[in-house]
Amino acid sequence: MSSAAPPTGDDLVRVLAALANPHRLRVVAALSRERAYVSGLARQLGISRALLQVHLRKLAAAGLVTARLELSEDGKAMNYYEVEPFVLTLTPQVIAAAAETLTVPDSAEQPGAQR
Amino acid sequence: MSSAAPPTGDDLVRVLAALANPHRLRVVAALSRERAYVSGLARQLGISRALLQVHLRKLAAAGLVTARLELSEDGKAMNYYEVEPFVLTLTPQVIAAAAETLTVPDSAEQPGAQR
DNA sequence: CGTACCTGCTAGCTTCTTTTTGCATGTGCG
DNA sequence: CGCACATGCAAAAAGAAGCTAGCAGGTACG
Repeated sequence: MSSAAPPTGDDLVRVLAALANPHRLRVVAALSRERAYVSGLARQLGISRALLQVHLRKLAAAGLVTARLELSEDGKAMNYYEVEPFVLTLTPQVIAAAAETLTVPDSAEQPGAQR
Repeated sequence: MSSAAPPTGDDLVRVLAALANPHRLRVVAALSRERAYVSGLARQLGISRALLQVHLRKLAAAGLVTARLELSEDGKAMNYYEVEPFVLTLTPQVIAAAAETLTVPDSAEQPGAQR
């Protein structure tokens, strides 16, 4: 999903929510410079591993980063993350299009019922 | 911030957070088609006025919509909202640049003091 | 073996966001 | 005057998100 793909409403919310956070912004920034493994990245950013994992998971769920498990020279398991080269342009029109495809939370509701 | 302005980190977070919500996406979508006043828009979207006000305030705080108070023919005060024609392109590089300018939470808040 | 790395997970607390509910104010009209 | 429509705000309830602390498992090296 490298270039300007038309995002569905739910996708868009997920991506925006994933990026709407200082820590996750810094994670994306760091990974855009160089891929990194979890522990090292946590040190680099000055946050705990557990916290970073949560943020990484959220970014991965939005498709903004991907993980690749590798074995280092000395046999340690290293989980390397890298950014997905996304390009997302936000305009009122793009949002209007995406909003059409928004999923309604649950049953009990259907657009155009009562006026 | 109409066209491709370089957003500061905090601005970016604010804008992304403002858009990362189904209701607010629908609000922007509706306003991009036609400006609307609060009560009417609430009916159109099927949500309460109070709730819509909160969402509108958040969108306005992010600079995505603006309000204009007008008097209708019959003297009622109508608060019309409209979208700001923003264009925001998100890429890892843009985020990396914005992340540089992120404000740190700062444990003790002191107006006027620099760090 | 103990230490130093790497990985992952969850329980529980805190904090922020979202939503509801209720009140207060103003104008025009039958 | 009371009803219908417009505006606003704010406290409190409900829910989601953020963060810490602790546990568990793996490999390598001195």
